[in-house]
Amino acid sequence: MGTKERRQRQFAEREQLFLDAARRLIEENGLLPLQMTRIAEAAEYAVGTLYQHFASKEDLLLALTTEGVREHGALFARVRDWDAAPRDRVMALAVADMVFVRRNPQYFRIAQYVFCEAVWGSTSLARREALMEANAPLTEIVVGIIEEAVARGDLDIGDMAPTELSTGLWAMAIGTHNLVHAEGLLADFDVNEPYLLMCQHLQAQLNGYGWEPRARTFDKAALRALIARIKTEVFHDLCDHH
Amino acid sequence: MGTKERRQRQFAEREQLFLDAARRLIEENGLLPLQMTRIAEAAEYAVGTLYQHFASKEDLLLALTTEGVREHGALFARVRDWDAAPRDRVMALAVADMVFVRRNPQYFRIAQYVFCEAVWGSTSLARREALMEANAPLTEIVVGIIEEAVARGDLDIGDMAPTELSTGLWAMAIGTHNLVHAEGLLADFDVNEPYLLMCQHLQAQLNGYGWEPRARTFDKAALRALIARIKTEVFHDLCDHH
DNA sequence: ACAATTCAATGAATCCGGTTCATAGTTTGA
DNA sequence: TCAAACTATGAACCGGATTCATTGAATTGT
Repeated sequence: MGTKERRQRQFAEREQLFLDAARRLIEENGLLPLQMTRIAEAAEYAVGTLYQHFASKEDLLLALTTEGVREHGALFARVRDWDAAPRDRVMALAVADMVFVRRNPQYFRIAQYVFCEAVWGSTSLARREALMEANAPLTEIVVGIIEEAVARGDLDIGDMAPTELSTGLWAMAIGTHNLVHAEGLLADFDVNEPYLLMCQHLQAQLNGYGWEPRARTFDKAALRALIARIKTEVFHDLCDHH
Repeated sequence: MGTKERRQRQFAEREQLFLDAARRLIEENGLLPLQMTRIAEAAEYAVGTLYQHFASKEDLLLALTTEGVREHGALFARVRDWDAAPRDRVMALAVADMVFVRRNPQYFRIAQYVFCEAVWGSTSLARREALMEANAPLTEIVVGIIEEAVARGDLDIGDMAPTELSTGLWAMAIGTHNLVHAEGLLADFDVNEPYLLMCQHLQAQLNGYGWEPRARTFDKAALRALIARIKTEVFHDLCDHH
């Protein structure tokens, strides 16, 4: 009898219900006024039930982050499977970031919070491991593209390891998200298309690594064209057509 | 009679006392177990007195961040006044970051926490403004170096604004700090000198912008030499001699 | 010098929200 | 049908941030 299995399935479904409720509440009111009681209410369960799924509020937020990472990973997987030059695929990763941020406007706020020592420190091991696991494929995809570029001679990284090079790309991406989301800080700079700007910086960076074929630095038109191409070829179904 | 002035001075001194106590507690035990009561205890005052200075715990952490920004700014100011090529001065900013991080190992953790929406949203306007004010000079210094490079013909940024270019540098720096401090995430990559790596990425990035004189990408030895030179010429008194 | 008045420090009490757990209820298996 | 095993519930608990009525010290005016 599949009684156990049904239970497990129902349990998993309810967990999803909680996560969706939490996400919706955050979408509506932000992270600040998020309360466990409210999440339970919104999902029409008692607080105690909520706590059968998540050891703490931090744990729940971590789970939410992990879901985000998985979705992010799904976008990256499209890029991995896209048939194009490695360099264009790196740019496609950046576009994946843009698409992801648009679809999950709150994600980076939550993630930033979760990765704070103060918060990370009060999450459960199991959830942390789940996050790591969800994250591994992303790393692999980035490193895979770098290795392919090296293999086909587009890129010579000397004695640097592919993982080391990848940290430069991660840093640029994460740094941009941080600037964009750091309340107020970017205000001075008066940047209206931060992610286009990020792509320009990324192009420059890739040129700097000597990654062939070179892009003309600061050529916005060409960059826009490339982004448009990536959007149609890789993320057609996920982009508004404006 | 300077009775009012004395009061103000004493008030300011006590505020410093609180901040120092808080910093010490964080240094010792991390952000997680930080409690207002403990800070008050450590400074040998009552909690209520602490609350005459800081509207909330978040406010106190923001104040701590602001102090950090000021110290960071002092390091940047040395670079501004250093007589060297703009490109080397940009590298010196990165070294300033390294020196700063070494002297304030907890700073980025606190800052990361403070800039989270959930935390930022519960700080007082006055403190937020103080932070912005402390931050302004840093931006100016970076932009100033970029403008000088453009003026002397080392760098051609087309129709991009100097502030826009600066976001690329900020992103790389902030992103690196994030990676380094994000509990566990960098573990996989097995990077033992993350900030040297950051400098390599920065060199590549500057090359990518076409910033003269070019550096040989991936030339670690040359990079180490440059960093050593910057340390002696600019940060002599702040570096261990190992 | 003394009293009145202003101002600051205090810490016990309050409040808030995350977390627990004894209870009530439901499902399972014999 | 009934006992055993499991699950949901939400009122009570608890830790820690924040408040505020009280106390005491400094300042001012006479």
